[in-house]
Amino acid sequence: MFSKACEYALKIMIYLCSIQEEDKLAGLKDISKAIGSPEAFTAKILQQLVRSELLQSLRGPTGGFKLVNRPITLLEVVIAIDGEGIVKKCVLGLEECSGDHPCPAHDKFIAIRDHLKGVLTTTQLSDLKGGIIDGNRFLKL
Amino acid sequence: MFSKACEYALKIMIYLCSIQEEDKLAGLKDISKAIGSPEAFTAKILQQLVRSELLQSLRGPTGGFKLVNRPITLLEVVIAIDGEGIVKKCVLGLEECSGDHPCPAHDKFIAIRDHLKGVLTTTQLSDLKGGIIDGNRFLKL
DNA sequence: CTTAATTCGGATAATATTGTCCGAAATAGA
DNA sequence: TCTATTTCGGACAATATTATCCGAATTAAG
Repeated sequence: MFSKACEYALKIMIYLCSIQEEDKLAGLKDISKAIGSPEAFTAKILQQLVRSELLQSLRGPTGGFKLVNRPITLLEVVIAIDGEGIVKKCVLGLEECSGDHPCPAHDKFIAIRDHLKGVLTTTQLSDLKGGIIDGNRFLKL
Repeated sequence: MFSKACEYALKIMIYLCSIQEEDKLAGLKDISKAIGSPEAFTAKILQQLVRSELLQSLRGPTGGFKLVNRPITLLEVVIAIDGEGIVKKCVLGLEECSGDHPCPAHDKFIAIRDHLKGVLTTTQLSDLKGGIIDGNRFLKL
């Protein structure tokens, strides 16, 4: 469904949201340990999220990453890493699959895609942090 | 969503269903032309579909491929090529993401996955052939 | 100012996916 | 039997994704 990079990105964002405090930064080591991801690869993804302006970063000792100060939806994270393909591209891979040039599966999958798109746009990171804080939802294993 | 190979596989199967006649075989060239896929790669996918017992093949001149003689669902095709990942694996990539060890997005995506699984299991190839025959649904471009 | 800790950026490696090539095996028809 | 056509199977190549490495830039603190 999502790329590995995107899975990590979602975990990163949910994790950072769950530990969010005023001006508190989390470092690469903490993050990759918390979500069980390879450190160097995680660093790359963190950079992408900073460039996409979903994260702020600070260098040097006491440096690290934190969420930008506004609500963030799952869709924003997914698009930042995987692009708009998951909510735009034809499931059968047709270049142009639309109302007047549809693939055979068009209608069936429009419904699924709308469902997915709905969940991704209406779910914010803050909607998911509770389970992490309470310890009954997990980001690794 | 699906791999490129799986997209081709679905097109192959829908195409073969749409031209289905008693004991009529379609050759590799016809198939790859009809769905706009690279010939050599398409041959590999056809082999997989034969091994998965979704297609029958015959060699030699007048040889080719045809559907096995029973209803086939989209899910069977997807699983033959991509495996069960799309309907089994956690969207965040957790090894074990279940009722007692759920990821933060578990519930939201269970619903989407059930929706997808429902469409894939209830839709048969024969349900999609009509549009191809009528010429108002397309398999390429 | 120096040091240590951290993110940043580029190069590189490892693996998976997609795609190609070619000879072998099978088979219908002359 | 011989030939042409086709699928089969393996090796190989190209590309994308995942992952690692390392030096440079930044910055807090002594």
